Amino acid sequence: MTSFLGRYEYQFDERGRVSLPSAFRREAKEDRFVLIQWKKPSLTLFPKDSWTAAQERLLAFRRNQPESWEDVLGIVSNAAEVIPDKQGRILIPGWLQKAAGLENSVLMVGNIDRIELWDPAGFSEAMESKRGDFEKFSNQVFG
Amino acid sequence: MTSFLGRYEYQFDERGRVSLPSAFRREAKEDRFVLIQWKKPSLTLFPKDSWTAAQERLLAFRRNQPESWEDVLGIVSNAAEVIPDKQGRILIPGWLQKAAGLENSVLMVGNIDRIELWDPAGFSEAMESKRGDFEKFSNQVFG
DNA sequence: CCATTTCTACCCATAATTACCCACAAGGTA
DNA sequence: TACCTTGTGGGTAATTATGGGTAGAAATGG
Repeated sequence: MTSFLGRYEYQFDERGRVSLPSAFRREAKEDRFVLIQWKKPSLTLFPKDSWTAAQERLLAFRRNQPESWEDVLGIVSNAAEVIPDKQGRILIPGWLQKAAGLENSVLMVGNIDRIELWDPAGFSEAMESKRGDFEKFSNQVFG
Repeated sequence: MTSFLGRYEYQFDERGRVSLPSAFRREAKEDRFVLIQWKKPSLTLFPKDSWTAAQERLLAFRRNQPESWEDVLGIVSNAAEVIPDKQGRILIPGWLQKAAGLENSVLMVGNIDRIELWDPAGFSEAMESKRGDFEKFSNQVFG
């Protein structure tokens, strides 16, 4: 089972390329990913196979809730299939760079079955402000 | 499984040709498509095989709801089979250009199993005005 | 039925973008 | 030290978007 763990801050050059951490490349079986923004401001990088499962759920959602057609389109139209080059770098489309507020450097954060891409400052901010009271429940998980 | 993702804004010349994004051409197994307008103002480009499935449903609909005969006819008569040329461009019939308000440039938007063609301004407008409350449900899809 | 025009698909050309390739430096390991 | 992995930079070849010439197909009109 895949488990992306840890955080890595990398540069991304003026051509729009960022290295995918080698630990993450090893963890993913395939070298095909899908990059979307469904939870602002971060981007989410799914390995292709888990994207496929999400896509099934998206299709079902679109079919059963026609009023959310535009919402689904909004997400999908901002997505991109992404394949690392021979050096292990991915190319982030311009529209997603802007949507995520990425400049100069990207924080690649492992989140178990997916990878999240953050602007470094935005990430620490989110960690400070959005933390809940997990400690009440943590024993159910780790105890 | 096909998944058309992302957005690409291309010119279309005075002959009525637009490039199909190479990412979309790769994604479609076949190079035969059907272009219809069923949801104004956009046009929808179906790969031939998923059009076939839609066509079955259309036939069943026409049989079971004779009063919608003209609706079906209206859609089908405005449709066109479309095959990219050797440069990967498709030709949009004049009546569909007009129906979709296309001039100068076309936004080709991936929508999973199909491609939508929009006037760029019309698309951003639709995205701003028609957004629902998907964020309440997005966790069911991507979480 | 032939002549003329319109349309369409192929070809070539070019500029921009992208991906491949080599290079190098920093760090880790034997 | 020698060797390997990994992140980063940039040259170069391949791909891609776009424009337009041209020949053949299709439509139109005598």
